[in-house]
Amino acid sequence: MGETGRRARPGPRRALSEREILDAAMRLLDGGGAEALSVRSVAAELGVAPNALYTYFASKPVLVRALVDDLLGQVGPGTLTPADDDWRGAVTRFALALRETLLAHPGAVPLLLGSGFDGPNALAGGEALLDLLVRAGLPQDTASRASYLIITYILGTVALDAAELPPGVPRPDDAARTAARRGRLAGIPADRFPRTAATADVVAGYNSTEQYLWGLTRLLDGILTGPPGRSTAS
Amino acid sequence: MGETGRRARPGPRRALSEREILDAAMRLLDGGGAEALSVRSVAAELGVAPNALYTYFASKPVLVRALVDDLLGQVGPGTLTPADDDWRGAVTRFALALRETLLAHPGAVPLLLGSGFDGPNALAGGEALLDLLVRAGLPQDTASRASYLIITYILGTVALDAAELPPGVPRPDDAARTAARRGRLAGIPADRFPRTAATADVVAGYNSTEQYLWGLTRLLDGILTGPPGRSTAS
DNA sequence: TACAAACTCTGTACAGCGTACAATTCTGGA
DNA sequence: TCCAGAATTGTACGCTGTACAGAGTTTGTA
Repeated sequence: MGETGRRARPGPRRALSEREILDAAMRLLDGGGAEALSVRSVAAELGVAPNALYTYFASKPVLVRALVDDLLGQVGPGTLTPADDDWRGAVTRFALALRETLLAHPGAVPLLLGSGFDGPNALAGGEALLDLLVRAGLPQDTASRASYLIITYILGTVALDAAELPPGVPRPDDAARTAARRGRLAGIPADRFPRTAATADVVAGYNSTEQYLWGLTRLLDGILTGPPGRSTAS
Repeated sequence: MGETGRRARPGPRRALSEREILDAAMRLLDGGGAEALSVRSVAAELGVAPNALYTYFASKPVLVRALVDDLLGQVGPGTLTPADDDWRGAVTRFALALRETLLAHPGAVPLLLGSGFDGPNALAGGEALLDLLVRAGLPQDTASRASYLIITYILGTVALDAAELPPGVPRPDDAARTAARRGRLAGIPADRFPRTAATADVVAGYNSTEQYLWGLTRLLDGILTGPPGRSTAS
């Protein structure tokens, strides 16, 4: 009955699975942020001794990497393979989906940035994005650079956004976020930061989906502006 | 002799200063990355009991915030106030200076992203960038959005870059970085990631200054492309 | 059917972490 | 001179990741 295909070795049956551990870890992460995720808390959540987890993951960093990559794998799989030729729409859908997935688990974002963006699912996402840009007609090298530019923008935005989301509570919607930020911005001294104070209404919306799309649009415009036949600019 | 202006209260003289503590902390950060920075290690570095530091900083997170903002304050102060009207050049200089400062202390980058981008020096930097864009002729709201877009790009790039820099050793130059990455990329399966494999030469240079400037150029192009008279695009 | 090898899990332990608390020492102002 | 207040230390608590030894369970093989 080798369910996984490779169960032909001695030893008692496993009481857990990687899946259960990752789910428990994500639950803790969502409930209390990155610092609520400890080997001991995960073990307690699963009713097991702390060191039992070392059967499944060699160390905490390894667990965290798996957790982060697992999360990246949850980005809608079909988001990047559109049938039509609306590549800007496809990139936009991908950017929205990736941001949404990450912001649904803000505690995972610092872990992602600390663990690196490698891992199979990260690679697969990069490949899919790159493939889309090439199929859109961009020269291969330009597409490669552009895909990194886009990833960079998404992760930078999400990082700044997640950094100010308190753990344990559901993310408020854009209007509430902006209103709260607007209130806080009322406290900044207009004599020392006149420009910032003058545009406080815009600054308050930095974390909104609308600003996110504004930036993405500028980005894609800029990518199209570049000399299409060359791989380097200026 | 009120040196700091506010020394008119009883108690023994302080054996340390915020400056010394921040310097020691940065030394440890540079030597061993974020996990080498502990209250106890900083105290040991200064030859003092761990809890002595609590006279100067209320908690470790407070210390880290101060450290990060102090680092941001080290970005060349004049970088953003050019006399000429070459605003793209000024933004580029700023982007290069900020990246250089952060990558000189890669261990600080995860701390920055975990602590948020507020703090006086972060605010001042944002104000200066915003001011530059407004003086460049961008409408106020567009300038505000653009400044966030630029910051987002810089921090995203730096985050991905710093995540793969090992702590304790000086950062190799671009050529060495790219060569090392190129070698590692040779190991990725071309059948599962054909596009990535095909552009491995470009991918290897993702962390280079050249790619950084390519992306920044696209970004600024895109900002200029947008409808200049309106504050929202779509 | 017995056994040895392989495997999973637990109990215990260690070094390190952030920091709270009480005691000690030092200082300037009244 | 004395006291109020500030700086520092020693001690301690609960937490962390994880190494190690042992016990229990399962398997293929003899």
